[in-house]
Parts: sequence; structure tokens; C-alpha cells
Amino acid sequence: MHISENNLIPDDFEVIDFNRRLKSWYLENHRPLPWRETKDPYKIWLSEVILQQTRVAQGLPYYERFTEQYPTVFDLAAADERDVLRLWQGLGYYSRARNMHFTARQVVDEYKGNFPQSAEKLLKLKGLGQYTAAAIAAFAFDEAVPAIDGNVYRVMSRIFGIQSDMLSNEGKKEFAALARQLVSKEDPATYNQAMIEFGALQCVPASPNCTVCIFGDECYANAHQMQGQLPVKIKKLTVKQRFLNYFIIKQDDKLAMHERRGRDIWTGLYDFFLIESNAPASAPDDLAITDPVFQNLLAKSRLTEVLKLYSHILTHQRLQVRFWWLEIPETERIDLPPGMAFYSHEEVEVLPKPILIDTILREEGYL
DNA sequence: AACCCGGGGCT
DNA sequence: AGCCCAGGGTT
Repeated sequence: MHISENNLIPDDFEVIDFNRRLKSWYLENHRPLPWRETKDPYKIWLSEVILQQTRVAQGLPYYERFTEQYPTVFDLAAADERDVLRLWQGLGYYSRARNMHFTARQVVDEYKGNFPQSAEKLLKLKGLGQYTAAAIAAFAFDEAVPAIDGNVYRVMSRIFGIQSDMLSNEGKKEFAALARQLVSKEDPATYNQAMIEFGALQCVPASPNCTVCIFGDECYANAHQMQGQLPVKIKKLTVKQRFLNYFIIKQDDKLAMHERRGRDIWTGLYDFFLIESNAPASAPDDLAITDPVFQNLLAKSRLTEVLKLYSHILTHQRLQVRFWWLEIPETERIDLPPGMAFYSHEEVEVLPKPILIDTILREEGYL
């Protein structure tokens, strides 16, 4: 295959024919998903944010709950962030929910509830990057822009033999240039759905069945048996090991919790009094706690160790977590560490929590 | 450009 | 154990 200088598409490659066959494949093979049954930009936006770095099977129930609880952008804008995060609990990447809530309010306040109708304008909104802006523009407003997600990178790199690093800025530009040439001007909404679905169902990451692929004849990866090498993703990920020691301060069936703030993990979610250590701690003494408030707390409480050690894996961190119960007698008057407050059983249930915190409360029989 | 941000499922 | 997932924000 010869590739001309200003064109990533081989001279003998027919874009119109490619689009026709892709669309035909999509109409026969696509999954019926609820966000494909609507042109409502709000619901499309919601589905796109939920599905960022999240599989359909995992995101689907969340989409159903969100559209029921917040059917319009006005409902989401009127909600408390805490309730939005609670509904998001378990999906991870919680800044997605906080940004979505922020942007819902902006769309209501500045745009009277009407989303901007082009990818260029949508891109200015917080939480919408190149992919999501293009997806909403194409799906809701039929703009002829390519929405390039992980599936699409894979499909393009394999069919056209693009070996640039899809994670580098340079590589992204090359893929974007190719995608602009491919996108259907007649039906960009179906084109984009089809590219994504084709990557999800046919051109899968591992062991694709290329013998039944409609593009098997012209696919570079198939011809060169490079399905396992494409797309090229060069990532430098360092996984940090952390040791978390949680003290669940309990009095009169209430738990002391506080909202996490700052730039660490789980911002906006609630957890317990936490002491991080550089090595595993087998007893509170190992932690060399000098905080007088906590020392007083420890002196007046009954300490119970949770024997099970919890390991929690994040993309970039491996958490080794130990919990202790700190039960304060009902008659004891104590001060909590700064920022912490007691929450009743019912309140603990509805607070947004990291899945790890929710898990241990269930395993300990509290929830 | 590099780093940070969750959780689940599959191989 | 490593990889992937309808990525985006911050610095």
C-alpha cells in the first residue's frame, strides 16, 4: 500500500465505500444501548462522562440511576454535590462527577439549559475534552467531527498501520488528521457510533477474530500479523505503594468521618481518621502519633483491630490498608480531630465513600 | 510533556 | 500480574 505525502489514506482506499460497509456492519451488529436511542445532549453527555475509562457493563446501571434521579440538566444543576457523588460511588475518577455537576450549573446559568451545539464550543466546558466534545456534537447535533476514543485509535492504527504512539501529542495529531478524512459527512452520528462499536465488538484489544472481519482484506495489521503490536501505546506509569491506617472512631453507633479535600485520591468523598505510614504498621504505637487530640482519644477508647488486611489497587497506587475500631464510651466527652464530625448510621449510609470504606463497613456488619 | 485521578473484569 | 476500559485536568 502506498501512502501519499499529505494523505494518510492509501491511494487505492475508498473512503465512501469504507463508510458504507462500516455503517452496514453497525446496523446489523450494534448493541441496543439507551443513550443511542436519544438525541438529548444532556443524556448523551451523561453517558459519555460515565463511560470515560469505564466499561459499558459497569456504567449502564449508573446511567439508568442518573437519568431517573436527574432526568434533565436542570435537575442535576439543582442537586447537592454530595448526592451526585453518592450516586457516582463505585465508578471511580470522582472528578468526573464533580466536573459534570459544575458544568451542569454552568449550562443552566449561562446557556439557559441549552448545550452549545458545536464541538469547538463544547470543548470549552469543564470535563469535556476532545473526545467528549466531538461525541456530543456528532451524536446530538450531527456535526461531522470524529470522536476518537481508545476503540477508534485501535481500529485506525490496525487498518492503516499507524505506528505512532497514540498517547503522545504528536501521535494524537496524526490520528486526528486521519480521522477527519474518514468521518462521514452524510451521517457522522452513525459513523462515530460504528467506529466505536467496531472496536468494542470486532477489533478487540486481544485476539481479534480477523477471519470474519469486513476489513480483513485491506487491514495492515491483519496482513502483517501485527494485531498484538497495534496500537502503539507508550506509557510511563509508576505505581506507588502506600500504607493507610484508618481509625474508625465510634460512639453511640455514630462514626467520625470527614470529607477528603486537596489533590489526593478520593477528593470529595468521606473517610475516617487516617494516618499514613511509610511501612506496614501492626499496632498504633508503630505510628508514633504525637497528636494530643488523638492520644486523648486513644486513652479513653476501646481499641479493636480489624484483623483482615485490605489491599486496594488503583491505576497508579497500591494501597495496603489496616483498620482499627476506636469505641468511645457513651458517657465520655471527647474532642474529635479537626474537621471531623460524628455521623449517624443513616447519614453514614448516604455519604459518598470510597468503595474501600463502603466495603469494610459492610464486612464489619455496620452497613 | 509529565503527572494525577478508581474500580472492575479479562487474560 | 498486567492490560484495558466511549479520557480529562493540572502543573
